[in-house]
Amino acid sequence: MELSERKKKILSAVVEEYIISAEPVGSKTVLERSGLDFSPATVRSELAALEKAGYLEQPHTSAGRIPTSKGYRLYVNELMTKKKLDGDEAELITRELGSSREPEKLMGDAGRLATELTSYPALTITAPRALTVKRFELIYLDPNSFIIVLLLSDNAVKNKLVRLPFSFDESLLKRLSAVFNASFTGVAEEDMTPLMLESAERGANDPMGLTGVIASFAIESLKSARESETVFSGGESLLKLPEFRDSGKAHKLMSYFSGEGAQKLPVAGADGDVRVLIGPENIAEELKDTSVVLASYDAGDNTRGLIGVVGPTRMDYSKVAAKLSYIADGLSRLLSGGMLSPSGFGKLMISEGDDKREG
Amino acid sequence: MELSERKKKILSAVVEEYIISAEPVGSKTVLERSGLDFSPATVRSELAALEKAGYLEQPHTSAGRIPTSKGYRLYVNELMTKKKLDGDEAELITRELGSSREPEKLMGDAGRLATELTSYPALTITAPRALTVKRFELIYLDPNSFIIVLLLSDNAVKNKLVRLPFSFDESLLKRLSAVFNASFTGVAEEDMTPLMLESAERGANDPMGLTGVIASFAIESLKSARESETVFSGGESLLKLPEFRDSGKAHKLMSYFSGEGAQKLPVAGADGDVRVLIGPENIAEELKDTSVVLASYDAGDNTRGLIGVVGPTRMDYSKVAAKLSYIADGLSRLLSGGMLSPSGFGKLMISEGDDKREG
DNA sequence: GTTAGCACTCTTTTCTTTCGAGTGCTAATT
DNA sequence: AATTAGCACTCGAAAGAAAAGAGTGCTAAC
Repeated sequence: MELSERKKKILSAVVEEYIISAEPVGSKTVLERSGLDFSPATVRSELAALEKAGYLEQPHTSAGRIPTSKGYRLYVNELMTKKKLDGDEAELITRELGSSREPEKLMGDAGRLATELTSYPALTITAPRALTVKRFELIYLDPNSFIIVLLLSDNAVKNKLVRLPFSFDESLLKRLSAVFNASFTGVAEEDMTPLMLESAERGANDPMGLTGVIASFAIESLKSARESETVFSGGESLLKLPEFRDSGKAHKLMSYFSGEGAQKLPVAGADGDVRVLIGPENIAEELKDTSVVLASYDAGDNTRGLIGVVGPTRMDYSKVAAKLSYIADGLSRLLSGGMLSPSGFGKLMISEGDDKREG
Repeated sequence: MELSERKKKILSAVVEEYIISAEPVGSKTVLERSGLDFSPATVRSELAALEKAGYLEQPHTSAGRIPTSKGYRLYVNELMTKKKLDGDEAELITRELGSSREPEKLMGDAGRLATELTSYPALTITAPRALTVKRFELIYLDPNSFIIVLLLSDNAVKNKLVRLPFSFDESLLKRLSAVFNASFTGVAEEDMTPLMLESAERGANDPMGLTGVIASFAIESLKSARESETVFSGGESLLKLPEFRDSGKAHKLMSYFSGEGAQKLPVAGADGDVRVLIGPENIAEELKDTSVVLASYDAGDNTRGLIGVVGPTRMDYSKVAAKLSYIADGLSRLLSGGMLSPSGFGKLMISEGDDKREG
């Protein structure tokens, strides 16, 4: 059943007012906010109708109305005017993301940025990937140590310094590196162990068992890429919100997301678009009066990750969605080839040596 | 003025009881806990004396006593019996630290471990280090890309994949790597820029300006090692404590440590020993009814870092100190050469670098 | 030096009362 | 038929009053 135009206006007014005030909204307030020109009594009968239809509820008989999750859902899907990001913020996002220098910390930094902009805790989920090693390189340092460098299929580089209690010479490393590049490249993690054993069996001219060391490192690297990793940050921002005044709730929520809870969020979803999970639509009991707004980004290599924020159902979905969407776009650009900011390498080769900008 | 034996026992009883209950302690409770065989009236006069001497205070006239920070200080320095870590926990610490595979994440993992064991938020501060590059290695991938691998003086390995919009050949990389290993090793970060400019001026046979790319990466790596980094985690565990029931306090504390506050802690200190900062001894206003217990660890290369927890002044200092001290020892062993855990190929591993990914 | 006894203080808890925001209904108005 | 004014009613929140309780400090006796 389609709601009348007036009901929609009233519902919007209730939602928007409640988002700001966190207090039940009464008929008078609706009139002020909506600009409609009727009497409170009229609005009251409309409110009663909206309540019967399941969009609003009353905490108790003599209070105003608050939106139900059905109400929020309608608001988010149809009523809300999508806000545009203002230029300052867009610029801030671009700048901050671009200045995150270490890829390991990029997701964490993006999360902190999301917290800063929305005042809600942020959550990032990196997509698991089945990678392979594209190239093995062994760097000889001295008779007891060498560095393993792996170039993975997503162009990440992993390395490890190995020091041994016995000595070897450079030619052994050369030989091994040839073997690895010939037989272990493009091999999936689960096929690597048998391959390694087989190779050891053949007695591949490796008296000290370096094959095992190198293969183990490769396996470990591929394995950790295969696990999706979540980062939760900014939990303290919840404490400012009235619905988390009683610290028990905040604690539950933070523990949930600091722990394994984040893994349970539905990772699949409309590519590129922002998804909003409202209250009971969420999976976990801990989240029943909490909403999650998630934006997905392209992590390159045909995988997608998620970045989102967690907050009370009463969230400014419109603003939050705009911000997250912009951050996710930035991440996509950074991770899937293009460069976000001119301070990265793309320009570096032209205006090279500009270390001032990077400081 | 030295306190009588009986006064010391009473003070200990008050502190220990208050640590558990978080409620002002009265004369009757002191008797129960201390096992002393006097009447409440006797204890009362002793309590009054301890209050006059500044070790205790009364929240209001008809309440029990709580320790002042002077009281805690005396307790921590002289009265407290140092607890030993029980075997299970020692083993847990050893195992957990040993299984932290990525060095970048070691400090964060150690912090989370501290939180888990103490139920207080943890704080790690890595010592800033003035490093140099020990070895440059350039790995040729294809005509447009190569990997820079740096071995730093603390044996950390850094790398970055560089992709260029024009092509070059392997011999150029060989030449450059020889130049860098000859002139840029052992050079401090601040001397590197002039050196690089000078080298560019000499026109060191580098038509595409790769020198700048490589040197910039080295500078950036050295610079980030020079900054001390802090990680704060486990803030949510504060919320269980009665003194942080009102969420404003918890919020202040968390914000302080999540932000720049941690930097202000006194990093210098008795090597290897555990330091306890009690309430007003702390620097910041935010910390005035908070204590910080800090253990320092040997980060190798003649630098020391800190790991600690933050909690209410009413903390079980003895247990907390034992745990932190053990964790710090573990970190020292891991970071300064020796290996903590014999698991897998761990024994062979000295240091493992992070991966850099080109955007 | 120690203790029993007791009046006193101040917080905490509980119960009442008051206040007010907001409702739902009915009857009048347009 | 939709809108509105009017009004009694509900129920939480705030304010006030009373009672309970924990613990003290003091005094006088042991």
